[in-house]
Amino acid sequence: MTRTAATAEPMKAHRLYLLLREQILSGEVPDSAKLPSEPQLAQEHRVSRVTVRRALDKLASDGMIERRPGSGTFVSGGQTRMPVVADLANALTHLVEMGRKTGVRLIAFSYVNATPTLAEELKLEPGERLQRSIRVRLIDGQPFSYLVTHVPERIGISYSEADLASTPLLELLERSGLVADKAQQIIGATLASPDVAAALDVEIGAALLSMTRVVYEASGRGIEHLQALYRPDRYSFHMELARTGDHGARRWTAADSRGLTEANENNEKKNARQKRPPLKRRTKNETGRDPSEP
Amino acid sequence: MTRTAATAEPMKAHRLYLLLREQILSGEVPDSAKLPSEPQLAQEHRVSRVTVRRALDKLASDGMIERRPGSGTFVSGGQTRMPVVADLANALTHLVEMGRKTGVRLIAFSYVNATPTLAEELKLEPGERLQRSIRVRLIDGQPFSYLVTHVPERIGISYSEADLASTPLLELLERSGLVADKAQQIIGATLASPDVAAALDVEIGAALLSMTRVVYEASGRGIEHLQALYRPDRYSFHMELARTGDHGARRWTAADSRGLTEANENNEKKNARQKRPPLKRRTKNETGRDPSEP
DNA sequence: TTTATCTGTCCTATAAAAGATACAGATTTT
DNA sequence: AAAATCTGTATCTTTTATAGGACAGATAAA
Repeated sequence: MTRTAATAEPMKAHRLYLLLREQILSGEVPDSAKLPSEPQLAQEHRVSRVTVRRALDKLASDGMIERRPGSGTFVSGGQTRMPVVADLANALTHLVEMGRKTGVRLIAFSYVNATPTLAEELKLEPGERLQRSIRVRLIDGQPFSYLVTHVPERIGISYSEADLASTPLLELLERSGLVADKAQQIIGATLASPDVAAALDVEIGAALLSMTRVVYEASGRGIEHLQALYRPDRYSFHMELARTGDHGARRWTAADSRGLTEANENNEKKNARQKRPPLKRRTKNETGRDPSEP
Repeated sequence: MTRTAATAEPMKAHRLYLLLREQILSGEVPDSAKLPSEPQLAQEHRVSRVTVRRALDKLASDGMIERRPGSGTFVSGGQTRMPVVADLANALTHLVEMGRKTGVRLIAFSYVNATPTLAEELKLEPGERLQRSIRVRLIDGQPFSYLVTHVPERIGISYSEADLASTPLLELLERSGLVADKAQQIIGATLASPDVAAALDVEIGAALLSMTRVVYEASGRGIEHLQALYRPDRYSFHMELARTGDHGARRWTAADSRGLTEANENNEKKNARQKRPPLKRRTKNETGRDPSEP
């Protein structure tokens, strides 16, 4: 009786929306192609036409499809996907070379005790103090990655909170005399949690690229643990492989990986066209407690 | 009046489930740790206890948590995440070396006309005939990847449909005298569509790792276009990076990438324990037409 | 023992998502 | 011109996720 609802979003409709959106952006459904008819979609996805309709409504309001009564639904042109970044190992290294404006927003900064997992991965004593920071990287003003980093306290104190907002962490670490020697990366995928979704300006439940990287110095001790989440529409890993060895062993090596997917200029326009309000900004307020609540 | 419902899944409950699941698998919540109490979780996430309960129910049926009345809810041991595969370039190459049983299930096989996007990526004439095959790879009987490959027809005829179900495509291509020279990979993330979800035995809307690979022969013509979708809980990309160059240039190269995340033997047990029915098997029936339908 | 804090059940109420259906208006096809 | 096939709309019903309680039994702490 006290409080009523919060948000509550459609479910099947929303999923279908995300799905179709993916197919369009990924080029799976070619530009200007005709989508299956509403009844057809309804049947294929085993939902009612009403639901299909809701999904299409959303797509239409994003400007991604065009609906012609009596004729059908068509993909609007210029949805070429994968607009932005790429690279394998050095991540953003050459972004700057390309003259794109990147930025960092520091979201959280604190000291915590290492969880068992963290300690193990960093090869530290469990319970050791770590400096934790959460940052969001922007490209041309648009967020594309959400970074949670853990650095041993003794190392972390060598730079200030402000430094973090301006300088890449690895550079900060090197300034303090540490030498990164090797690193390990694991790439996977996850769904966007509410916090991350808000920070990256995507919907909850969207697919995100995830990367976990642990950097070690020559002694073998871990000096940085990074958990990164990327918007796949703005960032993806890109690599060129060249064949090495003889025929028997099908073996490839990563060739130069600086091939960037060139930016799609249509994107600015597209993003402008699309209304993106329905996300409650809750970036910093991690508990999510609504002050207006009793 | 004909047909009634399909499935309809909770929303907040499901989200919470995914969230907690993530936290557990990622080690954010340590093994055997006590979760916050149900009322606490309810308050933190601003949902009712009923909802929390549903999420926990699901976790419990996955065998991930243990509930002790009067005491609390605890994380079951051995949830070390990222159980299965890994590697950067050669993907499955050393799986066999490790003695794990892999299998392939051929789901579809046909000839189609190249879509504009496909033609462009393969550097072919638009509209050229392509052989399309959809396969699902299994490891120890469990599906972990969904592969859609397109090969120019003239090349595709050199092997049979049956070959596909037993031999890696690249090997088939090489047998027919082609030499793969370079390849390009893009790694991203997507949501599972109904088809893929069914084939990979995940829920619709789950996060998947996606990889697009185009293989070219020395002449520059594309000989294989692969669109792969991976279950992130069973497969992830793994790479070791070593520092090269001098201090100024923070540059890394992919070192030997054969480091596999060793398999977690608990997994068999876990998967066995978990009931996995709620997915309508529709693997081959691509249209989704239900035969029981009028 | 008493008290506080858990989980396990059961119930009711409400809001809203999803389904089912019918029909009008636009196109395209035959 | 007629038929088939679209999208656009509107109404009505069913289903169900969620909220908000109340209460019993188990467990741990005081």
